[in-house]
Parts: sequence; structure tokens; C-alpha cells
Amino acid sequence: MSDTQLASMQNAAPAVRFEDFGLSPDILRALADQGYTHPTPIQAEAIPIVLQGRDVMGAAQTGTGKTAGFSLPIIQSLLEHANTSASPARHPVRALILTPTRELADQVADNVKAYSRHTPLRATVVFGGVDMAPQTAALRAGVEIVIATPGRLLDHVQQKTLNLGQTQILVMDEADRMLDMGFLPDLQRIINLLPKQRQNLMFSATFSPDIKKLAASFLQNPVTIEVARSNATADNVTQVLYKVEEEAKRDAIAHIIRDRGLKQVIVFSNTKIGASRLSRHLEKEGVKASAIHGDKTQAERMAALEAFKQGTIEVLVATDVAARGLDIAELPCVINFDLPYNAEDYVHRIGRTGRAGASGDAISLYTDKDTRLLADIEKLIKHNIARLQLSGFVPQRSSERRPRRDDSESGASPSRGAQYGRSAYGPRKEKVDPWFLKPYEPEPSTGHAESDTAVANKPATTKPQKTKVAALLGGTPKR
DNA sequence: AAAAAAT
Repeated sequence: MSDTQLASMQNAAPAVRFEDFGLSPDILRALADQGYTHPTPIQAEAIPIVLQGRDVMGAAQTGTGKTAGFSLPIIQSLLEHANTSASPARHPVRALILTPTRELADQVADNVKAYSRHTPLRATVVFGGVDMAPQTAALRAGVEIVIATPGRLLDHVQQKTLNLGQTQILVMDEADRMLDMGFLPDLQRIINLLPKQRQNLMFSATFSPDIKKLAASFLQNPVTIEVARSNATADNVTQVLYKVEEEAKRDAIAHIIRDRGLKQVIVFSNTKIGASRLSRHLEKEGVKASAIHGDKTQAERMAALEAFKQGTIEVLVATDVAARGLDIAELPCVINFDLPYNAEDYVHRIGRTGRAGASGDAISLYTDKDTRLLADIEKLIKHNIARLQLSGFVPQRSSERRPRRDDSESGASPSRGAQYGRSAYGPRKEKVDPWFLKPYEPEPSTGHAESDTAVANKPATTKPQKTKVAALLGGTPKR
């Protein structure tokens, strides 16, 4: 027996079970339906605290079972003050769960519905991009738990199809993301609609000063629950980097997918157009792919996600709409086609894999221009990511796509490309360079951290952003 | 820089 095994046995506390929390048999039955018997660490920590009615500031990594961590005790609390009346008027909204994206709202709602299925409590989801009528019908019939994105929720409040006057529990999921997305004014409006006396739970994967300010503004004497170190990446996810020229990225993705025989992978692009293009490129290469981003209709988004979960498509090419919270069972691999502009998004993106203790791979492409982004990411996750060579990758360069040899340097007559200008292919800043024949040049092994740090420390380039959030929280509310 | 979210 290894030392670590021995140590873990000696340290092992008697395993906590869901039955130990005094949860209703109806909830336990729902958990049993799904084969859940033992809580994850965050669940074990959060459930008793939420049951006590305390406010919570949760620093929870994705994939830790956060949703059940707050849903189960909320359902229990609502049950303890159950109302047996069948009248819709007797079913006021008592718990409100806010999420930044529609897909996340839908997913959380699925979970809440599953956990409460044997109880008399009703839950419904409310988000934009889809017909309001079914949501209105569900709300009119009466629900105790609403899961929503902020905009459509406020829309319903305005339409008087939803009243938050009796809501006792507020959950803000992915609060950092909601701030990033400019939801602060909406959040403040929503909070103003709620009774002053209520329980607040706020979850955030990362902790910026803005998040702390938001927390201080509405949490009452909160208990802080921290499971994984904040801003940490799961250590069961293997992270690697491949340096690729910008023009070769799409081929590199196709190569990696084929080379590794990937059958289920999310590829993140920084732009909606980039995501669509890459998806089409992969399809041309015979890889079943779909794109998901904010310019797609909600129906297309849901269809793509479903097809990916079902395995009908192998690759989901996504913008950061899919970066946070989405739970795809046993997703083995995430690829960054672009490095995210925001280092925190890197943590979230790769958090789609390695969930629930499974192992996962996170592969990122980077170019010369990404030095700064890479430095930010490695600073945030507090370690360096292995630079690997993309083996056996010789990008396909069909003659029409491969830029012609540039003869101008040798004094020969200008190439057609030069004659006609660069309109058709866009500006090319470099002379033709047989980059794909160059040997791999690893980053200087101590150097990359040092040189990157040097870049990060340049006084002029460190961002001194004065945030709107601070202004909104501190000063006069805008609009 | 970009993306997301009510219409």
C-alpha cells in the first residue's frame, strides 16, 4: 500500500451521506433515483449552512456539485414551510435563482426539477429568446422556485406575470460572470423587488474586488464556503499548449481532433464569426461539428447543445456563452482555438472537462501575439502550462489557399498578389515564411515566465481600469 | 479587443 493511500485512510472521516442532513424522504428519493448517496465536499459544507438560513458566499469551482449544494437545502427549507393549498395564489415565488446565460438557467432548472420531483413544490425556468407564453402559463399556474436570466425575469415582473414580493431566498449563480456581462443594474433592480428579510446565496468562481463589493452590498453576515482554491484549475485536468501560426489554427484543430481520436470536445473561439467558420471548416474536413453562440437563435443553440450531449455531433464550437457552468457528463477534452481575452475565462472554459473528479484534457493553441494573454493566464492559475510540439502536423496547403511565393525580395517582377493588392486575402504583414518547416522552438524554459513577467510588469501596460461596477455600487445608481 | 442578455 502506498503512503498516500495509507494517509488518506488514516485521515478519512466517516463518510457523510445525504441521509445525515435531515432532508425530506421525498428529496432523498429523488437523489436515490439519480444514484446519489454521498455529498461532494461543497455539498457537505453548504447544505447545513443553507438549512440554517444563513447567507452564503460560495467560492465554488465548477464541477463540484454546487447546484445540488444550494438546491437541496432550498427545497428542504421550502418544504418545511410547505403550503398545501392547490390555489396558484398560494404558490408565490419563494426562491429565485439567477444565472448569466440561458443554457445555464435551463440546466439548473433541470436539476432543481429533478430534486423536487417527488415534492409538491413547483419550479420553472424563465429566459429570453423564446416565446413568453409558455413561461407566463407556468408562472400563472403557480411556482415556488424560479430559475431565470435577469432580463426576461424583469420583463415578466413588468408584465405582472411574476411577483417577487414573497421571495425568501435569492441565489446568484456565477455572480462574477453576471457582473462581467453588465447585469449589475438589473441585479440591483431585482434585489429592490425582493423583501428586505430574506436569505442570500452568492456563488462565484473567481473573486475580484468588484465581486467582494457586490457581496458586501447585499449579503448579511455571510458564511464563506470555499472548496477549491479560488482561481485554481482542477488538478485532474491536464493542460497543454501548442504554438501555431494564426493561419494554421483551423487545420491544427482538425489535426488534433483526428490525431487524438477525439469524439466529444468543445472548442472555444473568441468570436462568434470565428466559431461559425471553424465549425464549417471542421464539417468540410469530415468532423461532425456545430457552433453555439449568441448570434444563433435560441432554438439553434439548444439543438446544438442537445446534439452534442447525445453524441450526434463530435465537436461543439462555442464562444464564451458556453464557458461557464455547463455540465456535459464525462466531457473528456476542451480545446482553446483562441486564448481567452480574460484569464478567468480560461479557468472556466477548461472547467468544462474534468468534472466530478474525472480526468480531462485542456489543449490550447497560441500564437506569437498571445504572449501577454498567456502570461495573464499562467499568473492567475499560478503555474506554467506545458508547451508541447504538435507532432506530425503539416498543415494542408492547397495551392489556392497557400499564398504564392513572394518574389519581390529577389528583385523579380511583382507577384500577382502584389499587382492586385491584398484585397482578396486581407493584409499580410509578413513576407512569405516557410514557418511550417522551421523546427519547434520551445519557449526558454525559465525565460518564458520571466520574460512574460517582465511584460506584465511594464508600468504602461498594466491596466488601471476604473470599473463601472464600483461606481454603480458606491455612487448614484445610473438609469 | 469580445461575448452575453429583454425587445
